[in-house]
Amino acid sequence: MARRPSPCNGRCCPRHVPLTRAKQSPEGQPMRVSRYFLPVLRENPAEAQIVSHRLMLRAGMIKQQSAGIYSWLPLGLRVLRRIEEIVHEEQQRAGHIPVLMPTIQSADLWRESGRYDDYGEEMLRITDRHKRDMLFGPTNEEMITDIFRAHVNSYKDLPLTLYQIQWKFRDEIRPRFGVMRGREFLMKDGYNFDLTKDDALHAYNRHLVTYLRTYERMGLQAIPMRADSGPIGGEDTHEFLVLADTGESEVFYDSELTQLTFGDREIDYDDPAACRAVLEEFTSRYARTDETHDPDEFARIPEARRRQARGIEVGQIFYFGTKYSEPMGATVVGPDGQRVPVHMGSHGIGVSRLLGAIIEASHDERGIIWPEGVTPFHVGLVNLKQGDSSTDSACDAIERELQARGMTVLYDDRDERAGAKFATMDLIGLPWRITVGPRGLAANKIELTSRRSGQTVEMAPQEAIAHLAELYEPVFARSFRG
RNA sequence: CGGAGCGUAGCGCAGCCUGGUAGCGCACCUGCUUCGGGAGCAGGGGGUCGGAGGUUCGAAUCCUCUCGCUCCGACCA
Repeated sequence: MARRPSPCNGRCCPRHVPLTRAKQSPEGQPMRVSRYFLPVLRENPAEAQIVSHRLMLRAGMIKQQSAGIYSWLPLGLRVLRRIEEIVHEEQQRAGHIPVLMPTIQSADLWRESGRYDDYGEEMLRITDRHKRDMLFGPTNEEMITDIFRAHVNSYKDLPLTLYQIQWKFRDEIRPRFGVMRGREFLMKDGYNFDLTKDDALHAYNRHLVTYLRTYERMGLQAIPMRADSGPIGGEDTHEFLVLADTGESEVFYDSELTQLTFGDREIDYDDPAACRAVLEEFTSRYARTDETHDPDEFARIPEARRRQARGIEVGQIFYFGTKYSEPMGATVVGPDGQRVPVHMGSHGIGVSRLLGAIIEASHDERGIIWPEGVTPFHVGLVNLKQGDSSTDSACDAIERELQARGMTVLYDDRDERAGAKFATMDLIGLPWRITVGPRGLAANKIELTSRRSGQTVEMAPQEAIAHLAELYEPVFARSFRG
């Protein structure tokens, strides 16, 4: 994480030591509710119809600025960043390389691919002061192809997969459901460039594996389903659907699929057979959205395993061959000296939408329940008697020790009643809460409460800290932060 | 884009039909009491009634236009 440079570069004066001393990421800094910006709402905003939208507004995560356009408030931003982090890690683990392309693109690129006219009203078109046609990118196939053709000429530079996490704009006719169907949304979009169709299909399969890992780390079960290619075009495509009653897509699947998990198994991303095996494992059973549903084939599944449900689309992978490389001249010279268009695919994860999807999949009547992998803070700390010297100093010490073990803590140090603090913690959904009161503390006991189960266990502070450290160990182990 | 509806204090709403000093709850501020699941009492601050035009002695209220937002449908990460 970038460290803010002090004006003197930390060399001249001791006062700057505390700044440069921050070895941990900014997330590791003490965060106290009294000093934070957490504008929670007690009542449901009228405009929010579905639970994730309501909870995001109530928990002070987002503020709507316009139809389908949101500001991200601190708590929401933290989760968004966590999700981005996981996406980055899983992409890079597979050897995919991050780039960042602009949100505003020139119309000329899109004229080359023919999509400037094809894309329609959903593309936000802008004219600059010189009357040049520009657009706010709804996706980036053209631009990445332009980058590729400018710099890559030989098959020896392949395979190559570039990706970014960047804001997109699609001028939806009817934005709704908060961040689930916004007009401006954060998306990871990746593009693979390969010499042959086989190589490109390996990239496709490899992405499927990275996506399975990515969603699982976020506490989601996302089922790959055969899908329609839509305006991206292409021959092969799967969508990843999270099952939720509020999903926009109707889905049909074999219930055996929900038993599958990728887990922590090791995989060699450069091994086509290994990736192919995962694809087969996860896509051989029937799973379709309404777009591609085939009732006859569905009927062949034993009746007890047939499921019809609703799902939220959280990602999609495409293989589209030379659809863009050909018209745009993205070619490489092959081993035989011939110049050939590269085989491409693109792969998207709806990063901002995932917040909605996770909440839809994980909440109760009191609020959000964050999976450990994406929680904005690892632990919530509630001081039941603010101002009492014993509880205050116990909380300070617990906060410090949790942080020393790499956990982020949101310490509710407000001078509020217990009920208000509990209600806030439940609403914002931190998976674990430590409660410190004078009564328990007299016996060297604090409480550790699971947001998900609601179960509370009394124990010594040290015990709770060790327990939490152990609990988060696998979460940390999956990330690069080490 | 077709259909339905809503814009009144930061949030949730009443008032509009039948025109006459802009209200309630939460939140916020002060004080006292309270203190393990969104406390009580007392006091206080805050509103261009989305905007423009019109009717009228007088408009949050009636009329016209306009902007914004939400919901249902057809499209999509």
